[in-house]
Amino acid sequence: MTTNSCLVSKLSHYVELTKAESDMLAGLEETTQHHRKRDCIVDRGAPMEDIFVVKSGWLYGHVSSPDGGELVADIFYPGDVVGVGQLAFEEATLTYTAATDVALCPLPKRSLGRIFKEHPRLVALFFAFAALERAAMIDRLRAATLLNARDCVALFLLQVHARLRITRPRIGESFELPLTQEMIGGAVGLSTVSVNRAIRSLELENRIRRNGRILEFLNSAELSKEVDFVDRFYKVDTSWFPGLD
Amino acid sequence: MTTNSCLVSKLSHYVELTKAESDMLAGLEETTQHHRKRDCIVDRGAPMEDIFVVKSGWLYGHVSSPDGGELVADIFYPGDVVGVGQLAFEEATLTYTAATDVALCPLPKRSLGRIFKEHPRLVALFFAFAALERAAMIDRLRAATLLNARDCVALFLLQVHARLRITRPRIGESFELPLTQEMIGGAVGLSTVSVNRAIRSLELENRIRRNGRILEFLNSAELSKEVDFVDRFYKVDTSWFPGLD
DNA sequence: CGTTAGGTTGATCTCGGTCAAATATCGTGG
DNA sequence: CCACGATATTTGACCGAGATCAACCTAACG
Repeated sequence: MTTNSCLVSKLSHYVELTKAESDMLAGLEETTQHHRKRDCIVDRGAPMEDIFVVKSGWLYGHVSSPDGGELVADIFYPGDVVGVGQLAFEEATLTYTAATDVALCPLPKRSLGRIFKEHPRLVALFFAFAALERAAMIDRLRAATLLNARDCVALFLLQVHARLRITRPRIGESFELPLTQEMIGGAVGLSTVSVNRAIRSLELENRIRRNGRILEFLNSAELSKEVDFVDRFYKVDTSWFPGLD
Repeated sequence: MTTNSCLVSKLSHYVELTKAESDMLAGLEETTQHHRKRDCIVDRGAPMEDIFVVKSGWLYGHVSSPDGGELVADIFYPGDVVGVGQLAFEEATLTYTAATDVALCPLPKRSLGRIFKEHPRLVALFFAFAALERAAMIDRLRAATLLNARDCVALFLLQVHARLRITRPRIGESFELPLTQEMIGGAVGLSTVSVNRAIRSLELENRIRRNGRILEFLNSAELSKEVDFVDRFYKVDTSWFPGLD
C-alpha cells in the first residue's frame, strides 16, 4: 500500500499497520493549515486544544528566559506529532514556531480518548516514541553538561540526521539543515559564537562539509564514535505491545 | 478506600480510580524485592524484562561517560514506576542504583499489553506522566544551560520537593534528602565543589536550612520566583482521557 | 541593488572545573 | 558502645572553556 502520509510512513517503519489503523490515521490528516517560516504557531501560555501532525516543513518548540537566553526544547520533522508533550497541560508550556514554511494537520485533543480505547497498539507505539524522545533528551543533557562545544554540536547534527532517516531511509550522508546557528545554540546550550566555532572546526577536521544549507557527513561512523552517539530512533522493542485483538 | 500502595495514592491524586482499576494495580505489587543502598538494580546494557513499582526508598538512573563524568538522568520516589522510559528498548540504556534501601515490585513488560487493552484510562494517565516528566526535563535542560550554579541547584531542590509532595500532600517545607552532593552534581551538571558552594550560599542567604539530611525551605515562594520554578506535577489535564466504557 | 538576517573572527573576562587538603559523618566489626 | 576506616562535606588556589562584546563579511530576498 502506498501512502503520501509522513505519519503513516513513520509508523510503518516500526510496525505493520492494519487497514483499520491506517484508515484512522489517514482521517487525522483531513484538514491542513499552512504557516510561513518564522510564524508563531502556538504561544506559550495559550490553551492548547489541538495536537498537530507535521505534513511538511520543520518547526520547533522553545522558551525564552527573561534574561535573553533561549532554549530550543524540541524540533519537529515531517511525520512527527507536535504537542504530545503538552497533553498533560491545559496551556502550552512552550512556544511553537515554524523553522521553514510548514503544513500541519490539527487534531483535537478531545478526539484522542477514542483512539486510546480503540487502537491500543498505536497508543503503545506512541508510548514507545515518548520513551525514545526521552532517551534522546538524556543524550542532550549529557551533551550539554559533559561534552565540549565541538562534540556537543557534532552530536546534535548526528541526532538530527538520525531523526530524518526514519521517514527518509535513503537519505544518505547529506541533508538540508534549515536551522540558524542561533537555533542550534538554543538547542545545545551554546552561544552562536561557540556554535560557529564548533562547526568551523568540524569542517577543518574534515568531519563535515557544507554547501549552502546542505550539510554532509564525511565520516559519520568515526564522528559517532568520538561523541558516543547512539541512534535511539532506528528500532523500537515492540515485543510487549498488545496484540491485534 | 484506604490503601498502603504508594502507586495507588499517587494515581488517586489525579483521577478517582474504579474498583477494577485499583484491583488491577494492587495486583502489580504482589511480589516485592529488596535492595540495599548503593546496590545496582539494573545494569546499562542488560536486558530489561521488568518494570518496577517503587514501594519505598529512592533510586536513580544514570550513565557514566568514559572520561569520568556521571549523568543522573532520573530519580525515582515511592509510588513511581521505574523503567517506563525503557519500554522502547530491549536493553537498559541506564544503570539503576539504589540511593537508599529500597523495596520494589517487579512487573514483566510482557504483561503490559493487557493493561493497554483493558485500562485505556490508566494508560492515558501514564501518558500524561510521561509528558510531565518531559516538561520537568526541559526545565532541567534550561537550568543546565541558562542558569548559574546557585539557581540551578535551587531549582533542583524545588523540583525534588514538588515530586515528593504528590504522594505526601502534607509534606510542608522540609524533607529528607538522601542524595550526596555528587549525585546532585550529576543531576544538574555541576561538579561537587560547585554544588557545595551553591548549597552553602543558599544557606547564607537564608533560602534553606539544613539539619543532617533534612532540608528546609525558608522562603520557597521567593526562591521559586527567583529561578522561575513551576510545579509541573501538581495537576494534569485529564479532560481528554477516555471515559469509563 | 539595497536592506537585513545570518555567519565569521578576534579580544577580553568570568564562572565553574580541577586539584588538593582539612574536616565531619556514617557504618561496621570488635 | 566505641573506634576506626570509608564516605561525604567544606574550603582555598589556580586555570581554562566558553560567554560576551564588537566588528566585519556574505547571501538571500524584496
